[in-house]
Amino acid sequence: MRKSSTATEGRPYEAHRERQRRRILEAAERLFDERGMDRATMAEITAASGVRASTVYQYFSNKDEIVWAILEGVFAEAAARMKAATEGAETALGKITALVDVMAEDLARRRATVRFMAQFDAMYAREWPAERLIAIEARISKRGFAEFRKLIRAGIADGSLRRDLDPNLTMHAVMNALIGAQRRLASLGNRVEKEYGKPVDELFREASRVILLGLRAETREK
Amino acid sequence: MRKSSTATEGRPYEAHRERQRRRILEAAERLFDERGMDRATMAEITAASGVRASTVYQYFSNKDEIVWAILEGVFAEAAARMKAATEGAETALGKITALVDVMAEDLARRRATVRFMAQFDAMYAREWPAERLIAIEARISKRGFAEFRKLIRAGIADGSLRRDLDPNLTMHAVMNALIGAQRRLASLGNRVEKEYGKPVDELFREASRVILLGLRAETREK
Amino acid sequence: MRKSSTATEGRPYEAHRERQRRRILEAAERLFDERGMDRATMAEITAASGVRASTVYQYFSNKDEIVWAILEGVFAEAAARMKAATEGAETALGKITALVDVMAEDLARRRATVRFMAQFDAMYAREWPAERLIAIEARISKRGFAEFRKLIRAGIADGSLRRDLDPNLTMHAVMNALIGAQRRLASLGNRVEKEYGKPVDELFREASRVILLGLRAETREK
Amino acid sequence: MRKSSTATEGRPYEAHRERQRRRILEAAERLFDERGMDRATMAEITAASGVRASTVYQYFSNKDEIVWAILEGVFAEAAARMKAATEGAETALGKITALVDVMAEDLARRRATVRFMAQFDAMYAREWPAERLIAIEARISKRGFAEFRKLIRAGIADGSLRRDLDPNLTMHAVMNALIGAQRRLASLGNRVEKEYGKPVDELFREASRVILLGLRAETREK
DNA sequence: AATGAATGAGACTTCATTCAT
DNA sequence: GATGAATGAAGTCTCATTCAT
Repeated sequence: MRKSSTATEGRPYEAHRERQRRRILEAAERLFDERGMDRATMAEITAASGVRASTVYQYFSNKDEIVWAILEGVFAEAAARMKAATEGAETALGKITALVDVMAEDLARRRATVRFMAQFDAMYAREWPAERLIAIEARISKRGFAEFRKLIRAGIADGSLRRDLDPNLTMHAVMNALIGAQRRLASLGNRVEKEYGKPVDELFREASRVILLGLRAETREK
Repeated sequence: MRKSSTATEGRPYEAHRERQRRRILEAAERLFDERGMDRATMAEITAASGVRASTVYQYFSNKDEIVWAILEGVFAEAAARMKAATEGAETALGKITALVDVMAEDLARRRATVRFMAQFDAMYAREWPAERLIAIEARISKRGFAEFRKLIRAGIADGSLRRDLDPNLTMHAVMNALIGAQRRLASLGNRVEKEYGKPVDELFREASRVILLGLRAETREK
Repeated sequence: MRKSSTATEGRPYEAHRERQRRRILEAAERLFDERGMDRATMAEITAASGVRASTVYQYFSNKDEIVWAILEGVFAEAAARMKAATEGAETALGKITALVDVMAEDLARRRATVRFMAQFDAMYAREWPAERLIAIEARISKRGFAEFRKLIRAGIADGSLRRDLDPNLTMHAVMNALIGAQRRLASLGNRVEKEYGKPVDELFREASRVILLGLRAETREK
Repeated sequence: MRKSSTATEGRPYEAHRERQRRRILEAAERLFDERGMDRATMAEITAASGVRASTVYQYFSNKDEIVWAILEGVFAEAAARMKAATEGAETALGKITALVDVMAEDLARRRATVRFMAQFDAMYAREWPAERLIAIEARISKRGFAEFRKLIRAGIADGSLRRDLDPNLTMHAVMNALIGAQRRLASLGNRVEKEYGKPVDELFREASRVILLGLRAETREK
C-alpha cells in the first residue's frame, strides 16, 4: 500500500542473495575438488561457506542442484574463452592451435576447474542425467561444437591440414584425446609434478604439439 | 597365490577359499563399474556374490582392499599384454604402434576394465594412497614404464621417430594422452556410440593415428 | 562343509528374530496410538523397543512397513474373531447381532487396536496406497465381506429382517455406521467417559440396539 | 469480529486484514483436507494463499491457531444450520429427522468440511487440548447439545419415539453413530463411490433410515 | 569358515518459526 | 503491515564394519 519502507528493498536483497549464492558455490566447488563430488558432504559445504545447513536449502534445493549450478558457470566461461580464442585465428590449424592453447592455459591456471569437469567423465558410465548436461551445453555453446566439426573440412580446403583426415571423425577423435589428456593431467597434477619435476601443462603442450604435427599438412619445402 | 599358510589345511580348503575370493572380486568389479566405486555398497557386492556380508570380511578386511585386489589383477594382466605386444616389434615406432593396438583392443573388448581404471584418474586428485598404486605398478611392471622412456631415444636412433622429440618428455606426454583418450572413451562409451553411431574404438584409433603421424620421422621421399 | 557348529543354528536365530520383531511392533503400536501414526518418530519407536535405530531397519525397511505389519496382524485377528462369532448364529439377524457383539467387545477390551484402525479412516481421504490395504483385506478375509452382503437377502428370507431393506445397500450402510461409531468412540474414549461417566462401549451397545431394532422384522403379535 | 483495536486505523485497513485472513484460511482449509492437517506445511499454505510465510504470522501466531480459526468457523456454521433445521419440526422424531437431513446434505455438498472435522476424531485420542474445542462448542452452540439430550424424553412424551429408549444414553449414542458414519463416509468418499458406484450420501441415508426406524414408536395400525 | 545380529556415525533434508528491515 | 533471510531442531534412512556363535 504505502511504499514507504519498501522503496530501497528490491536491490539490496538481490545483491545479498547473489553474494550468499556465490559463497556457497565457491565453498562447494573447492570441496568437490578436494574431496570429490560424492564424498563432499552438505555439512562440509555448509561449514566452509559459513552458512547454516538449512540456509543452504533456501538457495539450492539439492546437493545436485549445487553441482549443476557450478557446472553451468564453468561451461559458460569455457565456451566464452574458446570462442574468443578461435575468433582471432585464420586457418583451421590456427583455430585448433588456439583451442589447444586455451586448454593448456586452463590446465595451468584453472586446474581446479578442469579437475571438477574430470569428475564427470567417469560418471558418464553410470545412470546419470547426462541429458541435462547436454541441454546446458546446447544452451550455452549453441553452435560451438557444431562448428568444430567443420574445422577439418575447412583445414583441408585452406591447405593447413592433411588431406587424408576424416571430416566426420578426426576432429571428434582429437578433441576427445585433448580433453582426456587435459583432464587426466589436471587430476594427476601434483603427483606427477612431484615425481617428474615438470609442470603438467608442459606435458599437455608436448602431447598437443605431437597431435598438431600429426594434423598439419606435410610441409613441402624442408 | 602364495602357499605360505596353507600347510595346515588340505588342498580343498585352499581351492574353496580361492573360489570364494573370485566370486567376491567378480561381483565387486561388475558393481564398481555399474554403480561407481563410491556408490557401490558392500551390501550390493555381497548380494551379488552370494556371500554374506560378514563373510566378505574373512577375505578382505576392507572395501578398499577389494578395490586394491581388483586393481592388482587388472594391472598384472595389462602389463603382460603390453609386454607381449611390444616384444614382437622391431623399431620404436613399431613398439608404440603395438602398444596403441593393445589399448584400442582393450577399449573394444575390455571396456568395463578400462572404465574401472578410469575411476582412479579422478581419484588421484584426492587424499588417496597413490603410493600404494605406484608400488603395485612397480612390483608388476618393474621395468615396464622405465623402458617406455627409452623408446623415444631408441626411435630417434633407429630413424623411425622425429628427431625433435624430447626423450624425457614426449613419451610421457603421449602415453598420458592415449590413456586419457582411451579411458574417457570407455566411460562415455554407450552415450557416444548412441549419438554418433560409431564404436568408440574407432575414435580412439583415429586419435592414435594422428598421434603416430605426429611422432613419425618425416618420410624422406616426396 | 563341516556342520559342527552350525547344527543348532537355524531355530534359535529365528526365534530371536521373531521376538525382536514383536518388540518393535508392540512398541510401535503403542506409540502410534499414543502419539498418532504421523507424529510417532522412529527415534521414539527405537527408544521404546530397546533396539537401536539402525537395527530396526534390519527388520523393517520403512516406518511404513511397520504400519503395514501391524495392520496385517490386526486384520487377521479381527477376521478370525468375526468369523468365529458369526458361525454360531442361525438367523441373519443373529449373525449381525454376533458381529455387533464382537465389535462392542473390541471397543471395551482392545480399544487401542480400534483406535489404531481409526487413524486409517481419515487417511483414506489422502493420497495413500489404499490398494495395499484392500489387498491385505482380500488375502485375509477372502470371502468375509462378500458374505456380509448376502446377509440382508438371507435375513429377509428367514424372516428375521424387515422386508423393505435393500440387499445391495443396507448391509454396507449399517456396517459403515457401526464401524464409524465404534472407531469414533474408541478415539474419543477417555474424554467421553470422563465427561459422562459411562464406558463408551455402553454407548456403542445402545446405538447398536437401535440399529438392530431398525433392521428387525416387525414383531407380528402385539 | 470484535472491533476493539480498530479505532486507530481507518476502515480500509480492517477490510484488508479481513481479506488476507480469509485467503489464508481458505488455502489452509483446502490443504488440510487434501494433505491432512499434519502433513500440510506452512510453506504450502503460504504458497497457496499468495501471502509470504512471515506475513502469515502477523495473522496467526501458530499453525495451530489456523486450525482453531477454521474450526470455529465450521462450528458456527454447522450450529446455525442445525438450529434452523430443527426449529421447523414439531415432534422429536421430526427434529431428529431434520438433523439427519442436514447431515446428509453436508455429506453431499460440503464433504471437504466434513472431512476436515473427521480429522479431529482420531486426534482426540492424543494429547491435544480438547478442552479448547469443547470451549468453542460451548460458546457457539450454548444449549445446542443440551437440548438434544432432552429430545428423547420429549419424543417419548409426544409419542413419536419408542418408550424403551434411555433419555440419558440413546441420543448420545445415536448422534455418535451418525457423526461417525457421516465422517467416515466423507473420508472414504471417492474410494467407496468408485468401487460401488453409489454416492456416499445414499449410504448415509440408508443407515439413517434404519436408525430412525429403530427409534420410532411402533406403528400401531398395520 | 560362515554368518546373523547389531550398531555408531553420519548423510541429506524439512519445517515452523523468528528477526531485522 | 509486509517480507526476505536465517535457522534450530528434528526426522528418516544408509552403510561399513564388528562380534558372538
